[in-house]
Amino acid sequence: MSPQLNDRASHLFKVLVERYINDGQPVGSRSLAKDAGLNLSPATIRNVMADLEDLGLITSPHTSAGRMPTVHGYRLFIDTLLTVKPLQDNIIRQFQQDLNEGESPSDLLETASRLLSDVTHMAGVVTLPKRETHAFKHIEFLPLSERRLLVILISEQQEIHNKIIHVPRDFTPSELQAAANFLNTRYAGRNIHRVREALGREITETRERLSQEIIDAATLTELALDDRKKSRNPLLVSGEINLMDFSELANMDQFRNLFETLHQKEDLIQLLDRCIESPGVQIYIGEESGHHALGQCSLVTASYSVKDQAVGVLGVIGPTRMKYEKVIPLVDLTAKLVGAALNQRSLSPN
Amino acid sequence: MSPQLNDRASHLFKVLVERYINDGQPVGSRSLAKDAGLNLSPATIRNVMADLEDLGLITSPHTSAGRMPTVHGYRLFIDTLLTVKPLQDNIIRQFQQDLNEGESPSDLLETASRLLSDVTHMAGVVTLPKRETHAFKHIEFLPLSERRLLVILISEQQEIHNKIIHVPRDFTPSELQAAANFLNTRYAGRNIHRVREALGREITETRERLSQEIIDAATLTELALDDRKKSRNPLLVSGEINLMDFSELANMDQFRNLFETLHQKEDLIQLLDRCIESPGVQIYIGEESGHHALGQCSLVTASYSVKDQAVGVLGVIGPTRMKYEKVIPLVDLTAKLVGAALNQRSLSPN
DNA sequence: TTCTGGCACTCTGATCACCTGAGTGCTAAC
DNA sequence: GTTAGCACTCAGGTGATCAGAGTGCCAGAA
Repeated sequence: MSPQLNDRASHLFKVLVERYINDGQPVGSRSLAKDAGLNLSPATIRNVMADLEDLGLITSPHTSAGRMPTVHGYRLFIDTLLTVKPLQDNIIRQFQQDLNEGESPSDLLETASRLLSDVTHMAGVVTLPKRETHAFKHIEFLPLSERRLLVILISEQQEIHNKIIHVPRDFTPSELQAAANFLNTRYAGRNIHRVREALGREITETRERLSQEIIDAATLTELALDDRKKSRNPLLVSGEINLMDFSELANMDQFRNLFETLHQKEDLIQLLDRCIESPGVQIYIGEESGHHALGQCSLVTASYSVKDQAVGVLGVIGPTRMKYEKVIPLVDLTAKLVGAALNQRSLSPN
Repeated sequence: MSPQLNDRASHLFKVLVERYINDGQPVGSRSLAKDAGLNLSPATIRNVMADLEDLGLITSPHTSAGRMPTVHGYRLFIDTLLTVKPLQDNIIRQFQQDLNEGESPSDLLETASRLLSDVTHMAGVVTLPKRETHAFKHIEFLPLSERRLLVILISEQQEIHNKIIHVPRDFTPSELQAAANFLNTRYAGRNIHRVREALGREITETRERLSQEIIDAATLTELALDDRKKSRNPLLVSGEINLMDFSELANMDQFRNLFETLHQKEDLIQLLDRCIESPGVQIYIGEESGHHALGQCSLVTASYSVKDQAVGVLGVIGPTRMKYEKVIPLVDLTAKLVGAALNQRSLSPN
């Protein structure tokens, strides 16, 4: 797949991409000759550039402009040439500190999104864990009025979900207490969707000798955990406005498209969900994401894990010519810190 | 204050403003002559326009352009000339329907903001009621771990607040139950900040013969209702991106400023809070709001009330040349429907 | 064989002159 | 009081021109 380049071509290509990323202008042979430090004349550089263009790594917007990387070029650059920069200490410290405060996981994830966008001056994105992946810790039923109950569901990560459900008959406080006790003692620690499964199984298996407790618990749980209504705002986007600063996105139509893509969240969530399985940092360059509006953008993501299971994805969206060598370790760090913070919550809830 | 205009001048002024609002172009004497239906020549119109300019009602961006209203002009137009259009039935029906669904008040208010921005193609803004203005209905304390409690606070409007508090000593379940019972039976229906006041008074007045119950309740309440931490996101903005469609805001810098003003919420909240006391629809035109970034914008607001007390403000932000005759009744309707929906919730919680 | 200087060529973007269309103010006549 | 006419102004579009930055290619040097 990746074309053979000799050392010189490869070095020139690297310098070209770095330069383009830096100032967003197509790079000409003369300035590349100066930058490369190889003591070659522009004419020689031009020959090499022509080769690189033939290989599909660079292109020029018009005859008399310099060259800029293509998507393939970026891909090669990132996969084989990039030298990742270690993060600055103060940034690491800031992230460690900010991602260790706050009560609820959603606050934490919001902070993560904000940090990513602030530090990179691009847009930060974070998907919330799906509710089913939460580990069940505690449930409580609170009667509100006739046939209306407030369900309070606490996950191991201390996330609190409220839901009002309509029940088919009145339950007495002690019935509710019994059902809650049953669920709390029996199913604490399991995944929420496992709880539903297990309850269902229990009912079909032991149909004859069911205690009222179990039946109540099952009825209520079914209503409480029913997730047909979308969990609210499963994607956090921040810093969209930062993207206006990049000249390649700085026309109204383009920015508007981008903004709408970021806010009409379904597509984006689908895209991010694809990243959840792969470990480490993943990068989509331009069209690779399959979204027209992201044509000029790249997406750098990493998944974060609770108890070694990836539950969500976070990352950064910015122009293709972003400083990958800085963004990649940053996204990586953030994912790890978010995972650690969530884990810590569920282990020592202090 | 308002300058004396004869009928003809007044009529011409009205037509001019309407035309300008419609197509955003300065209006010249020739087209105004045609539109006005007065059988006057452009030259005559020009004389009148010169008078209107002397009065500070209209201005022209340069010599050879037509005239457009000044802020004073808009003010006069809105206050004395505007003929409000009745709302279309289908819109009324849609609003009635959409503002009658959903469980929590915040959902309701989010819907309101979305409806306003969708229908007007401008930005919708809604302030959430301050927590202190909520009427207290029910409180529950749930032990999470040593010295950490989950407080669940339900308001009469069925809004549910969660808060995790750290308590100075361990409370037994029955102590918590007792404290909750005490608060629930004694203070249901009162404003949340009244509850704090009342508890404080009770303690100082009857210091000697305090039951443990009251002391516990006071301690817990103080922690639970302490509102130093900002209530999260007290302003809902939607449809900001719609504002890109208006030519007068369609340059990057201007839009960016505007966007940042809308999202850096403090200033805006302050502005909106000023509207809460006045009844009916209020309008800020351009600089009247005191915000530079809103120079080209108007703000149309109305407050919504629960039990005849205004608790929040909602409205629309758009370019000064918006169709006030449609926006005003729309904002009015929305405020009334939101108020009604909130009231209904607290009266018949079904 | 590889590199380089030179040269003709291309394309963008800025600048300038020019023109048109829209609109104004003023004045003199109705 | 109203109108027609006229000179004037200004913004915005068009076309010409030019400089600058690049390129590709070729012939000669290393």
